[in-house]
This record gives sequence, structure tokens and C-alpha cells, in this order.
Amino acid sequence: MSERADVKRQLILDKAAEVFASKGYRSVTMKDIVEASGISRGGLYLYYESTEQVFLDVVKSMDEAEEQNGKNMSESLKNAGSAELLLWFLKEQKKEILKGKNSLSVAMYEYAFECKLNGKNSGAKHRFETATQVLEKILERGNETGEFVCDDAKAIASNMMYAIEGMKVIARTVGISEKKVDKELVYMMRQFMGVEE
Amino acid sequence: MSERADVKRQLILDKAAEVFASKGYRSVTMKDIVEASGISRGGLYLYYESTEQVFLDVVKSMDEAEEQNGKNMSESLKNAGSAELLLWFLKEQKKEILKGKNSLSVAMYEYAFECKLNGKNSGAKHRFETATQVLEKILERGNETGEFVCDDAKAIASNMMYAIEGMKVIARTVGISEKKVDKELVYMMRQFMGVEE
Amino acid sequence: MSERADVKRQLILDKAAEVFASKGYRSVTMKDIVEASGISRGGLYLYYESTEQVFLDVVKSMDEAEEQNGKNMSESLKNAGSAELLLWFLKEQKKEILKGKNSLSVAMYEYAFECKLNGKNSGAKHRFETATQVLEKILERGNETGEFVCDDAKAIASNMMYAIEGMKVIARTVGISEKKVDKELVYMMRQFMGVEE
Amino acid sequence: MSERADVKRQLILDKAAEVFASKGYRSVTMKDIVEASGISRGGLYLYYESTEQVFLDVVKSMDEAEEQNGKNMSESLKNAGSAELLLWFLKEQKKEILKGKNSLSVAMYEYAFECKLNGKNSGAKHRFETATQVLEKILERGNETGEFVCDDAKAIASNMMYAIEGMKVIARTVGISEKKVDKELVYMMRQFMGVEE
DNA sequence: CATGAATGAGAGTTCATTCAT
DNA sequence: GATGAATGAACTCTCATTCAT
Repeated sequence: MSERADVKRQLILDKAAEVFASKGYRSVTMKDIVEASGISRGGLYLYYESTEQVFLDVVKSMDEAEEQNGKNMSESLKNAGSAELLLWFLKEQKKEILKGKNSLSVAMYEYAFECKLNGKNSGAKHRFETATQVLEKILERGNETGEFVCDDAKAIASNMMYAIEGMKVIARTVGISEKKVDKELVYMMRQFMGVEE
Repeated sequence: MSERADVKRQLILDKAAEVFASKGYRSVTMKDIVEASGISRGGLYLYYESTEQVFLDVVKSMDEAEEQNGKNMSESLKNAGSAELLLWFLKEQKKEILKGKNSLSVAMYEYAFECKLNGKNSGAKHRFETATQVLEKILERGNETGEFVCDDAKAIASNMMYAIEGMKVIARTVGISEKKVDKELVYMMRQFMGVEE
Repeated sequence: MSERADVKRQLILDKAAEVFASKGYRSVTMKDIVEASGISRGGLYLYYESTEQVFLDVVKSMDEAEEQNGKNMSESLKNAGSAELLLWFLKEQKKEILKGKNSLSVAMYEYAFECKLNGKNSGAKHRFETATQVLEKILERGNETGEFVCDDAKAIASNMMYAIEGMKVIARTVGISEKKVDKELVYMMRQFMGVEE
Repeated sequence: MSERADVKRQLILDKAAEVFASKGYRSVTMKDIVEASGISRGGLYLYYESTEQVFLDVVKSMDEAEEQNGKNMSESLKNAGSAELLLWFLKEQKKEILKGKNSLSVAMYEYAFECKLNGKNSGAKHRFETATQVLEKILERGNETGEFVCDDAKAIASNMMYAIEGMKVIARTVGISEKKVDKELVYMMRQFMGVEE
């Protein structure tokens, strides 16, 4: 039973993720999810009672996958230098910025807006702060090993994450080219890489 | 006649702006606007045929007010130094970042997302690029007068605007304190202010 | 005053007639008439209180024109033979059958249906009976003068008018060619013309 | 499942047929059908998306019943003489002419008018032509067997059908008595029955 | 008289949610 | 558990009709 249920649940999540990726959060209806997943109208209600519940579960399962990916990475990068770690981190961020249509990010922004308007917690805070802390740690470690030169890793990490967030949202509203993203990332790295001016 | 219509139109816009500010873009219905503006169901359709039309007009009238504000400012700042100009610019950005509930920005993000998904133009591009250019001009002038030290005004302006955009969106999803905004702005100013380290 | 009113009234009727001709009766709204006649919404109500009133007046003015036309004809045909009269009559009927788009007949059918359903008088009866009597008179006279051979002019007239009515309605639902109409009319004339078989 | 749906569909059709019979085509709303069939507002949309769809299905199911009736008749009339067949045919036409209130014919005329105005096919053509051909066949056969005397069955059939169509539409706009219909039918039969004058 | 903005009743349509099978 | 037909609330939009100017 439980196994079967899990399979079904996963099917719903997969299809729902596609729907949220292509339509955002607000405009997705239970009907959309029902049709995309091929499940019955009533059947969906056995698992979820609203699009919000589905969305939260989609995000949760995505976060778990992400976390697993992070763990695998940190495993393989256990002995890596800070520069290498930073490169990996920025590559991930770049991917996220450029993901575009296939990504849940628009839906996540919409959801986060709504939660903010209603005083609910959307998890956006946690995600943003976690990423900032990871970057901060990398910078600190690089500073210790002498790979980077930064007296205030916290400030740099914070500044960079805001700029990255800005690129993310601009990518989804205005559009941004890969070249532009690269340029911005390189520019920001001057803050702590040996500047050969 | 035309005057009456303008008065009514303005009434609708004012009330609609409040609605969009408090509910975002997607979830606003014609009914919401009808109720907020105290107009009749059919009456609204004399002026606008969809929430999108209302929204676009709200934004347009807001942009015009903004532009007027900009003109007044540039008038009074005609002889101002670049540092002064910059301060004004950043103060405006800070206000925008912190505006929160009373602001249309969430609705504008939602609208821009939707336009991007559908390949329409939302005006977001124009707004972002214009602001970036203004900042760039200020920095260039400051560089010429010796008030600032920046060899690449374009890169700095771009980087700052992304960070500012990041703060804007973070303010609407995660929240941000005024102190934090100040800190970030000050940090970024180190890029071109004489750094007395 | 009264003169001006008449001019206005005529303007409304002319434009309304076009509307009824192209849209039938049921689907015409006051709005259609307002827009077609270029008169103001409220202005129309000064003259007519419903589409039905407008329609009835359109038909009335059309009937008057028709009647005038009939009078002119009978004037010029005062001394004509019965065969000549019959030809004129059938030519008129043929015109009516083939009028198609520019004609009020669809609207008149719709109106007559509605009146029948509601037990009201639509004038259709009067029009049909009058035409039948005219034909009957022509046949009778022709019989007297020896131009036609018919012992029962009433029966022939009745039969012909039903067939003509059938062609009219078939023309408006199925379509009919001029050739076909001619053929039918000629066929029916065999009933009282000397048949040279 | 499909059976249940069919039962429901039939219920809708039955009630809708009554509505169309009493109100014609144009003035029937989805609401009318909803109320007549006792179904819910949304429920109707599960089966039909417009009054036109409902109407077409009503007509289709009526046509099928008609066709079945025709088959049964031709079965029992397999060995019948042409005169007998003709009598059956005219009796059916007479019934159709006199059906009045309980009939869909007004709605069908309205629908056919609308289709003609919009260049769509309404099925009226097919129905009229089919009936004409049936009559023609009967006359031809009668001619062969010597029961009738007609050198041009096609012309007679055509003429009769127009007159019958005329009676149908006059019945719905002006009214017609059974006696009158009989008289007309008898009159027309003189064209090919041995005329004992 | 004439205007056209304004009203509100009502039709069309969609969708979250329930429930008998 | 699973299904999908059925419900009804809510929204969009149109029009006949009124009324202040």
C-alpha cells in the first residue's frame, strides 16, 4: 500500500513540477495537475488538498534532491582547495540563474511573494541564508589558506548573494545572457582574488 | 466630459493601485477592482476591459509620477556634485527596496514573470536598463570631477544594480532590515569612493 | 420640432433596417441599432422603447413603400392584360424570393415565429392573404378575358402562393438558384396557361 | 459508466427538446436548459459546451428516431402499392405541417437562418433534398405501375415539396387548418392522379 | 430634446471540492 | 483506496434601461 502510494505520489510530483515550471505558481489549478498527472480528480485529493500542498511537496522533494547533490559534491570535493570549491559554488549559481523555463524558480518567487503578503514562511529565507553561509565559509577557508584575500568574508558573501539573486530575478523578468552572467561573476571575484592591477 | 472621465479614471487607478499593492497581480479580479473603487460592475468595463489593462495604466501613471519626481529632482540638483547625486539615487533605491506593502513591486514582478513566460514585453527591461544607465552616468561624471575613483563605471553600475535588484526581491520574499540595506549600499560604495583602509 | 424628429426617426429606421437585414430579428440589440444609427443611447429611447418597436416601424415604413410601389404599378398597368399583370406579379415574387442578404425577410420570419409562439399578431397573415387575393384576382380576370384557362382560380392562387412561400424560405435556409425559381414558376403556370402538349 | 452518461445525456436532450420547441433556437440559454433538465450549472458543461451543441444533438437524435420510423414503415410497406406509399408520405408531411407547438421546426428554421447568414451548413439542405427524392421515387414507381400518370416526376415532386414547405412555414407564422392542408394536398394530387373531370 | 456615463440584472464559463459507486 | 460525475460558488462580460447634465 504505502509503496504503491509512494509511486503515485512521485508520479504526481513529477508531473506537477513540470506544470509549475511552465505556468508559475498562482495560475496552476488542481485541474492542471490532474490532467498532467493523468490521475483522477478525486484521487489527487487523497494525497493533497490544495495546489499549495502539492507545490510545497514538489519543492521539498526538489530540495532533498539538491541536498543529496550537495552531499555528493562535498564528498568529492572534500580535499579540494577553496578556489575549486568556489568555482563549483558559482557554477551552481550560474546554472540556477540561467535555468529559465525548466525551473521552478518563477513559481517559487510567486509563492514567496504570497507568503510574505500573508505573513507565512515560504522557506525562501532559509534557502537564501544557507547559500550565503556556504559562500561565506568558502571565502573564510580560502582566506585562511591564502588562496583569497578578504578581510570581511561575511560582507563579501552577502553582497555577492544579493547580486546573484538580482541576476536570478532579472533573468526571469528581463532576460540575461550567459556572457553577462560570467562577466558579473568574474567582476565580483575581484573583491577577493589577488587583484593584479 | 473628458474631464469627468479623467476624474473617474483616476479614482479607479488609485483604488486599483491599492488592490494590486495588497494582492499582487495574478490574484486580482475585476470584481476586486469594482468593489474597491465603488464603481458598478459594468461601469468598470467602460474604462478597462481586463485587469491587465487596469494594471498597465496604474503602472503607467505611476511611472509618469516617478518621472515627474525625477525631473524635479534633477532640477534642484542641477548644480549638485556627483556625490550628492549618487546619494539621491541610492536614497531612492533604498526607498524602493523598503517600500514593502504599499508598493506595486510584487505585482510588477508577477506581471513581468507572466510576460516573460508568454514572450510579451512588460516594461521591466526598460526600467532596469534606464536605472542602470543613470547610475553609470553619475559614476562617470564623478570620475571626471575626481569625486569618485572608478576605471569601469559601466561594470560598477551593472554590479550595483543587480545587487539592488537582489535586495528588492529579497525584501519581498524574505524581508530585509533598513540597517542591512544601508550596510550593503555602503559596502558597494567602497568600489569607487576613496577607500581609506 | 416634429420635422426634425421625423428626420431623426427616418435615419434610425434606415440604419436599423440594415441591421435587421444582416442579423435577423432576435440577435439584434438596442446597442446594435445605436451604433449603426450613430444616435445616442438615450436618444434612441426617446423614439423607441425596444427593438420590437423599432422593427415594427421598419416593417411599417417598408410596407408603405411597397404599397406605394404597388399603386404606381397598378396605375401603369391599368389597361394591361391579365398575362402582363401576372408577369409583373410573379416578377415581384421572384425578386422577393431571391433578395437574400439585403432583405428583411429572415427577420420577418423570426419575428412571425415569435409572435406565433406568444399568440401575438405579426402582420404575416395579412401580407400572405393579401398577396394570395391579388393573384386570385389576376387569374379570375384572365379567365374572364380568355387569356387563362382556370376553373378554380382560388385553388390555383392558394397552391401557387404556398409554393412561392416555400421557395422563399428555402432560399433563406438552403439556397436556391434563379434558374430553379424560373423553372418552378413556369411549371406552375401550366395549370392555367393553354397547355400545348 | 458510459451507460450512465448516456442516460443523463438523454435526459438533457429530452428536456432541451421541450425548451427548443417552446422557445425556438435563438432565445434559449444554457440557463434555460440547466433549469429544465434539473442538472447543475457546471454539470451541463460536462456534456455540451453551448446551446448550439445541445441543439445539434437534439436534432440528430430526432433525425435518428425519424429514420428508424422510416425504416419500420418501409418494412411494413415493402409490398405496398405506390398509391399507398404516397399516402403514407403525405400523411407524414401533413403531420409535420400541423405539429405546431410540440415541434422543433421553428427552432430549426431559426438555426437554418443563422447558419445561412454565417455560411455554415445546417442540415436543412440535406433534409429537404432527401424528402424530395423520396417523393420523386414514389411518383416514378407509380408511373411505371400505371397507378399515376406523370411524365415528369422530378418536376412534380419539386413543386409539391415547395408547396409543402410553404405550408410548414405558414403554419408556424400565420397558422393553417387541417382542412386547408388536406385541400392543398388533394389539389396537388390532381397533377398525377387520373383526373376524372 | 439630446447625450452618454452609470447601473445592475443575468448569461456564460471555470474550477475546487464532494461523494456515490 | 480510486474514480470521475456532479455540484455550486465565483468570475467575466454584455446589455437594456435610467438619469444627471
